Amino acid sequence: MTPSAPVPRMTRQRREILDALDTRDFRSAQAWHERLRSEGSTVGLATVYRGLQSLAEQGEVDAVVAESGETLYRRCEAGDEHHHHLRCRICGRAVEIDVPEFEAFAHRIASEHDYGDIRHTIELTGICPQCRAASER
Amino acid sequence: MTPSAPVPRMTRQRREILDALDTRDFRSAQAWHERLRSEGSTVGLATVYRGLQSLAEQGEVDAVVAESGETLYRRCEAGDEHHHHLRCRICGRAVEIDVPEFEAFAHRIASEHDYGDIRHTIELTGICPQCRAASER
DNA sequence: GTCTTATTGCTAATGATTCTCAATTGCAGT
DNA sequence: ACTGCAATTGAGAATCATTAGCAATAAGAC
Ligand SMILES: [Mn+2]
Ligand SMILES: [Mn+2]
Ligand SMILES: [Zn+2]
Ligand SMILES: [Zn+2]
Repeated sequence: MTPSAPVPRMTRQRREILDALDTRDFRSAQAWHERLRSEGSTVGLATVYRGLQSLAEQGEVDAVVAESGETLYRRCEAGDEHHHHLRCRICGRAVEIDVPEFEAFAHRIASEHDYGDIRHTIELTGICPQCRAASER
Repeated sequence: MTPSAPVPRMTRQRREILDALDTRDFRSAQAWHERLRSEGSTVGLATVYRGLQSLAEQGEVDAVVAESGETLYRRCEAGDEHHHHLRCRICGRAVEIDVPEFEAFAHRIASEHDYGDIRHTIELTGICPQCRAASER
């Protein structure tokens, strides 16, 4: 069995990170760090990375890998239900969506090709109305 | 208008890269580079990166961003038709799949939320039968 | 063949994320 | 409240994939 990770302690930094994660936007660890700093926090960058990662493991935050390869995080609004996102490529604003039909489809395709331990990624990206308006002058 | 990219020249390196791309496997630029070197080619790493990228733009090769963030490439077996993949997380072997219902769904969801310039990513990953057998002793 | 300019291959940047490690601090137990 | 100790933190160094810079080559048009 896995050496069971230790119970996370509630530190000032962890609380600050949690508090910062209040918007609907997906942002990079560095962006969250800057936001925290600009609001007076003295939390370190490495700590933000660690915090976001552990929160993601707990399901408290969602993490997606952008096309650039960098990981973006935001607080998860859904509970434990499996879901996906429609995210703005410019500002990160996202809404959660679910694709019920897909889950079944994925497993069917997988077993047809005899692939096991299936996992899937579905991400819709676009430009949100605000950003669209902004770019049109 | 775009300064229209120059017509790609058929160099020895480009031909070698194309020739190497014969398997069904997705591999990183570095992996393709190693393979080329091990087969006697003297092509440089940067050239492999450049070649794969330009081939991807032409639609000759598919590129996917793995969860690790690194980009994987393989020659595209489909024509121009839009498609997705079921890929082995261990060896990269992949089959092309299409998800017809999804394209429509994506646009419906997008317009419901008033997002424009929609783009989507769907990747199924799993462990292929060979790799599964290998890991079970 | 000559000429123009894309391409190549080093090597040195970048940039995001991770690692190291000494200093700090939750917090369980008393 | 006081101790003990493992978990956590923060700065900076280290990784690692990918790019950029640039002088040397080499397609391909004429
Ligand atoms: Mn979510
Ligand atoms: Mn393909
Ligand atoms: Zn936006
Ligand atoms: Zn495999």
